[in-house]
Amino acid sequence: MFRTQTCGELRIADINKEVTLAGWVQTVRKFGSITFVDLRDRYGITQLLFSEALNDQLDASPLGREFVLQITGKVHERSNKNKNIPTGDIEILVDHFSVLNKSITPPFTIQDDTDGGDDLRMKYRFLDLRRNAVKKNLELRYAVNRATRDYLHQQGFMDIETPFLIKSTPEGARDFVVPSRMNPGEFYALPQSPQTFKQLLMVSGYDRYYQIVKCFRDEDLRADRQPEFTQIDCEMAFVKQEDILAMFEGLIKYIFKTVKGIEYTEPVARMSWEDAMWQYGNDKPDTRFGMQLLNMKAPAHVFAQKDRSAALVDGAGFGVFDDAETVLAIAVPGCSEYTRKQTDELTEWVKRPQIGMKGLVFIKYNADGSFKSSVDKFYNEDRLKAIAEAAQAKPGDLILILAGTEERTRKAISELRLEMGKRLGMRKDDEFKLLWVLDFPLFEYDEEGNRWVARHHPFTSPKPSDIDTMIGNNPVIENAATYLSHPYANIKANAYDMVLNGNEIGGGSIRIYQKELQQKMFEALGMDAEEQQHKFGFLLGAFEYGAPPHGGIAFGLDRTCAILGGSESIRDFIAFPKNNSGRDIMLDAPATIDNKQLDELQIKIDLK
RNA sequence: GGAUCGGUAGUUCAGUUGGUUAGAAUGCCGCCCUGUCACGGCGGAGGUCGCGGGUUCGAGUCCCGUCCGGUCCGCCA
Repeated sequence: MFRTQTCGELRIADINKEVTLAGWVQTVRKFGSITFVDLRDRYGITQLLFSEALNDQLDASPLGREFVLQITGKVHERSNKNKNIPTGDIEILVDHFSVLNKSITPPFTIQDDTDGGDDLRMKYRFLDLRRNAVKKNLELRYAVNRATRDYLHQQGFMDIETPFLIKSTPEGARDFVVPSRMNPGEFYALPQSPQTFKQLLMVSGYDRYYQIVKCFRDEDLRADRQPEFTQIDCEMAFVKQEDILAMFEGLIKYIFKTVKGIEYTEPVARMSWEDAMWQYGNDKPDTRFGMQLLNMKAPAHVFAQKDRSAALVDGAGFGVFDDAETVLAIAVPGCSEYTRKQTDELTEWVKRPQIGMKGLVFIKYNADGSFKSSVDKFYNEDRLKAIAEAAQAKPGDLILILAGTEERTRKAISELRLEMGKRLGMRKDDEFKLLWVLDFPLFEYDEEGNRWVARHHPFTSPKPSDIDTMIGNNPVIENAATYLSHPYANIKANAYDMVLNGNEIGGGSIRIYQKELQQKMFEALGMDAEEQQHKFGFLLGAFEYGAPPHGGIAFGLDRTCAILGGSESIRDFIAFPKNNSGRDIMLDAPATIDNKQLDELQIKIDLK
């Protein structure tokens, strides 16, 4: 054995024990004839004392940072204790040491507050992983992993692996493809998710399946997106939506309890997609804070059942509002004292290309009950007051109003709401608010192809009450301008998303399990019978052999961990992540391959 | 595909209106130090200012191109 204990476990009760430790040199602090060395391993840090007075053979001066050291010595009570670390009461009086391996000077400091930038830390990821801050994140991920397996095992779920080398289906995201040497000119695809396999497992009778599994999507990346990412993938047979919600509400609460020690006792709130869009302008609202939207104007077609307050702004001769398709407001608490500089800055913020608004209207509802706005010319105090009341503003609040086309304005006010919530400290890392978003539209309109696309995926079942509408109508859109009046525009999906603090952490649906309905769905998405057979013949075939009603859900493990860890970045929770261009800068992948490999695959490169 | 910000010492960054020998902190090396734990003190080394071209008497600084990285939009559940 290289060691008798780890660097994290010795305490005052171990005094006088002879121990052997092995680990990495964190720091060396020299004081003439005595030298302190902090020895680090995965479990902690233990201080070593090299004393030349006791043993003149002990010259610690050749030791440098990140040397791998093995030492033997006696546990000794410190005269000056360090309350900041668990082993701070003791140190090891070193009798003998040997350098197991040397290290060159690392390119950045291996400390909680490292001096290394992201790029460098990724290039030397094996060093970054030595840092406590990163290690804690991987430990959290492992805890989530274990809690998930515990819970699902207890609930009778069975972990079944599914293949990575599968067939490309151009629906949805772009596939990563893998050439087949034995089948020249043909390609496998890596799965975007095990969707069809888990449905086939339901047909096979494995009525509770799960897998913690890698998924691959060849799309452009963001800070919080990786080309390969991990899902907690689940499917159940003989269930309705309510059963799935209950089961996986249970999972997330179990994770909260075991990983974070948080008892999330109240039921997870629920909101329809329409309400989420209406009240928050967002299908994954952050419900840690209020600041809901006041809908003064909005087009009638999408939100048919909702009340508008157009009278508040119309007819005052203010062209920006009168001509706008949509006018939306939020009441920002306690900000009526904003200076001209601050409101100008907010105006610039909404005019950035990413937000793309032309301007921002504000109304200050002063603490004394008076009003001051950037549209005083058009609206008298009574009208401003009416707007403020409708927005549920209180004296001292600042009302911000955006106007423009529906989609852009709703998106912009949602971003503005999140930004103001962030600035006012209403989005705390250690507060967790879960939400089910339900009743999504089944279809979205694709302008480019003038056709329907599946909002979730093509296997999602419509609400039972909408099945007749779907079967009984021709999906073809005759007139692009009036697609919203097509019966398919209002079909709702039996789909659900779980939202945590404004992030979609999971989503799923009750699936189609009848061949005819699945064919109708494919037809609606523009696939003729031949194409259906070519791409999904196996699934349609399986549905002819007694497919049970079923449904499922998949959670994004990387992002769930990041949120639980209070971090913005999922990369911090992945041992070996890729950068924004999909590169592994440690391996320098992707890379070219040998001509011999290309020849075997019978592939010629023709770079444009 | 597009927008935008950045690239200067091992690292993180500063560098004014274009003007002498490009700075700081940290890390690294040497010497001193018996109680540190962000040790301290003294001294030292360390630079293709991403790359290529241009403007200029003179470019880290201005212009054009290019490469790399960050963030965002499109895209993607």
